[in-house]
Amino acid sequence: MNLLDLYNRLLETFGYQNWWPVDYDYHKIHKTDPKDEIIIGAILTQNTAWKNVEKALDNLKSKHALSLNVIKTMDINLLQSLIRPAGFFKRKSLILKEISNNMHDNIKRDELLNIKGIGKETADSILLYAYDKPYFVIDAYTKRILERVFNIKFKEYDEYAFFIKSQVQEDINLYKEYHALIVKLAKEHCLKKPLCEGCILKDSCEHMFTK
DNA sequence: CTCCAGGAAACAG
DNA sequence: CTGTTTCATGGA
Repeated sequence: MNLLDLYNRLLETFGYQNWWPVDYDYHKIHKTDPKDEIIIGAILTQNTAWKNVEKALDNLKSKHALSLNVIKTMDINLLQSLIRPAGFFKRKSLILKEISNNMHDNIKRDELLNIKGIGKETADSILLYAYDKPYFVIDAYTKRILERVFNIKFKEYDEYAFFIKSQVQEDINLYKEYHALIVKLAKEHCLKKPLCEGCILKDSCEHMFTK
């Protein structure tokens, strides 16, 4: 089994994940930019369960503040109270302020990485899901699954991205879907403490043979 | 109670 | 340059 086989198998099993989740109706009604929801969500979900991010996003919506333009001028204390459920709220409020002042539609990766609080994964999530740029998102799940399923381990973020991109065709929709499917598998079976029982990869996962 | 979640920066050695 | 700690909430 190679990386493309894994992708096809995950897709067959779980179907399209329809990432990134965006409330387009909200943005149509409030005349705000749907990309902002992806950018804000990408920051809020740093080391945080998505369930908690959803609460923060709902709070922002209730104040018509799911928008970088609104966040830019919003009182910092109010912002913190709205995003509190997503954790790290003091830090994240500063990151949101920073990005709301520096974001623009043809932003480059290096420029994103220069914003304090935006690391490689967050930058690539924004570039891929908000701007349809061909960056493969590498997160803790991706590393975990590569190591368990293929017994492959690197030191650097860029090594993971380079390797994966060398194994599949450059296709924006594949990049988007593959990452979403990896998250799905990681949440269903490939948890930190693996639930191999019932996992679709039971027959071909290196982890099953090496333990 | 402990552990973990769609990380990143600061800090220590 | 590599490993560890800090940041915080909420659910299992």
